[in-house]
Amino acid sequence: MQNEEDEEAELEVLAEFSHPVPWQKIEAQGLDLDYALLFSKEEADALFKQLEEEVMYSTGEEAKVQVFGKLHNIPRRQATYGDAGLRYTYSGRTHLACTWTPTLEYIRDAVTNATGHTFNFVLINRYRDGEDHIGEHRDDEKELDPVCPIASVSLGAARDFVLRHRDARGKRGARRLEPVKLQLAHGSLLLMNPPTNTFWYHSLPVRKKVRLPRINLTFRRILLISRGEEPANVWSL
DNA sequence: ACAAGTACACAAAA
DNA sequence: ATTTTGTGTACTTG
Ligand SMILES: [Mn+2]
Repeated sequence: MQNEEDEEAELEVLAEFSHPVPWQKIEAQGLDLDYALLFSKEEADALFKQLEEEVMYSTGEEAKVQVFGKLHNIPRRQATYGDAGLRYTYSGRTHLACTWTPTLEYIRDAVTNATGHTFNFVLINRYRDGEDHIGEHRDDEKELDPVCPIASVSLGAARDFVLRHRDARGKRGARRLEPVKLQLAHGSLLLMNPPTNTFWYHSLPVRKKVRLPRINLTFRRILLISRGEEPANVWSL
């Protein structure tokens, strides 16, 4: 009886992961996205609840940023998890990854099953409500594997996500390229494939009417730098 | 016509 | 050169 139950549970997992997710392809000049609903509402609800209990976010100085000479609280909460000992530098700060929690490993493996890509790191951003946001930026850190997509899992409140081509920014944008806007649903997965992050900035704008939190997990592959290696960009030193 | 929400250029210093 | 967020102003929507 025990065996039958185990087999049944395994088959359920296999069935879920072996069915190809119905992907939606979003393309523009230099932009390549894939969007899909990875988790059912019920499963996404459970994952959200578990993450709310498990994930520990940065506090104190780690949760502040200096811009234009003024210190601000970062308008969201951040956490970094990944393989033991991994470090990731962004926004001028180096973060040591916490080791994977069971829920994060489960989601990571679900993403791997759906995409065929493996990941050794996840940056978690929690937007408490529609006032929390992130400004336009690219994820173009040098330590990111350039051939691996960034896999963005959304849980909780649906939020708008906006991408703008780098040449369409500024008062006299060099090109007329319309922003690409999409809504990231509860349980969804968005793949940002190369070379998207070279040419397109993305942001999560304020949405005053949103009153519930959203957790975003961006799975990444970080290159392992062997000891004694020279920095890649000697010129900037 | 009003109010609320949204879009976005721009402000300095590292 | 690029990057961070908050703000003023202009615009849109109901
Ligand atoms: Mn990003």
